[in-house]
Amino acid sequence: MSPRRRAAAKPKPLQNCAPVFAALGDEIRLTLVAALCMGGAMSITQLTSGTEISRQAITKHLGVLSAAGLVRDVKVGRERLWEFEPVQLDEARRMLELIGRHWDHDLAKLKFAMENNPS
Amino acid sequence: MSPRRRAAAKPKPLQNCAPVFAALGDEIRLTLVAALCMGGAMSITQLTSGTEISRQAITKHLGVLSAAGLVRDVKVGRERLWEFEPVQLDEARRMLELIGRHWDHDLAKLKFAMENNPS
DNA sequence: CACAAATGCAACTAGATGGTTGCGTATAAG
DNA sequence: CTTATACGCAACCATCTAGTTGCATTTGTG
Repeated sequence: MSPRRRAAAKPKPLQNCAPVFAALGDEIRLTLVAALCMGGAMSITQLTSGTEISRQAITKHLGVLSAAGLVRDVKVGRERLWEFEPVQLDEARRMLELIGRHWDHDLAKLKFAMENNPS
Repeated sequence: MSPRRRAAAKPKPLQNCAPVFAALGDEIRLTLVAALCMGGAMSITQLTSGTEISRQAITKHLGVLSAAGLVRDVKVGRERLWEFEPVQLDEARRMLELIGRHWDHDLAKLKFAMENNPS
């Protein structure tokens, strides 16, 4: 099968990364992602220590990040280690680059139109 | 004055761009930003046409984007034109690049440690 | 002036979100 | 075995969010 060779299921990449932005749109979750990036895999209690909120709240935030595909977890003994998963964040970064690039292009078009049609 | 020459007021850039991500974390708002980037300045009714929701809902979404510094508005006659404001989005993109870069660095360290200390 | 178009403002509702507390369960350690 | 640690699950609550409807206000047009 496989009637189309590529880009068969990506008509609107905006839909894909809106949940990723929503997951990043919280200061605590952004701090968690940054901590996992720089500190490697960490357990829930490690991530909770240093914050002002409870362990269960951190667990919920990790669940949101996991649902967005930004983190993964592995069970090690009685602990549950969480680690960063860069794929979705890369996708989101590319989306922002794409938007910025389109804006530059439109600005160039606008400048050209104004210079060649000043009336 | 100015005891440090640079980076005096940016101890935690995470706090700055979390609201930007929150504003981008909605499919409709992401579509609005993309439309304003590629279509230039547009009025509320222009942005409303083609969607399934009401004009007031679009107005609220534009208010959220404006509060995050992602769009600006100018009054022209009886219309209110909205245009893209790239500063905050660039900041958010740089934040994602920073996080990804730190992750790469950590992964490199991990790889180095595993190769040189396999036990 | 009369009218239509574009927008603003306020009240209201259903559902999502972020947080808590309490208790139960699995696993490592003494 | 007993205990402490790390975590899961569920109920509960306050607030925010996204959307609606209804009506008032500004502005261009005939």
